[in-house]
Amino acid sequence: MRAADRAFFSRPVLEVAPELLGALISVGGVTVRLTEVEAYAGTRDPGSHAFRGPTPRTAVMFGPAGYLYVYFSYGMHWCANLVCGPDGEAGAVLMRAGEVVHGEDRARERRDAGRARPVPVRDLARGPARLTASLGLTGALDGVDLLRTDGPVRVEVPEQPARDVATGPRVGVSGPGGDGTTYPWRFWLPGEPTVSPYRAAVARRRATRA
DNA sequence: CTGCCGATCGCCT
DNA sequence: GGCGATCGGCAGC
Repeated sequence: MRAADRAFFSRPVLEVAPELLGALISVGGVTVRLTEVEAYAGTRDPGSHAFRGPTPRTAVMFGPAGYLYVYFSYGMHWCANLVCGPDGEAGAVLMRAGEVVHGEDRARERRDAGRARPVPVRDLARGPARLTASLGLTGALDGVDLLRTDGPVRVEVPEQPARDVATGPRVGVSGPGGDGTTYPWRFWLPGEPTVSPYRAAVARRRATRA
């Protein structure tokens, strides 16, 4: 693992997204290892929040890479993206799912709250809103710099990108490209039990590296 | 495992 | 007025 730097995030989002698989995201003593992400390519991508140009909500996406974009979903959940791409691209990678590898107790305080039974360990961060809940990410952290070593969010990426990466349609994206044939920009680690269950796509494997 | 449904709100038409 | 980059509970196989 190595600390991500600005250059890592500043490459085209479709290049960065699969390389974030296996990355470690740490917030407040909880660490999640990413197993599933989705790429959103900015103003040229009908599925992206940035498609219709900047709004107060999406302002962070239009800034430099290496910042956190957090948005409020369905009136009750938070979802978090890592802003990626060269200046002006408004690209972002949605963190869809991961494995809690550190701080399970603290993640459980938030995930088990109000529930009769503990959440199965693999479900702690299995889904974009579950992942933010486990990490304690909310709109309060929208726009934070991911590269400040004294900041609230730390990102470490693998020295070597994952060799085996599956791709498929993005989840919950409809309209042009919604069938995934035009924008098969969901990336996950095949065989990982923490990959999110909703509308699971048929896996199509591809080698990212020889 | 799958499918249906309600919760709840910001942004769109 | 409608629809999400969602989730949890419940029913049914």
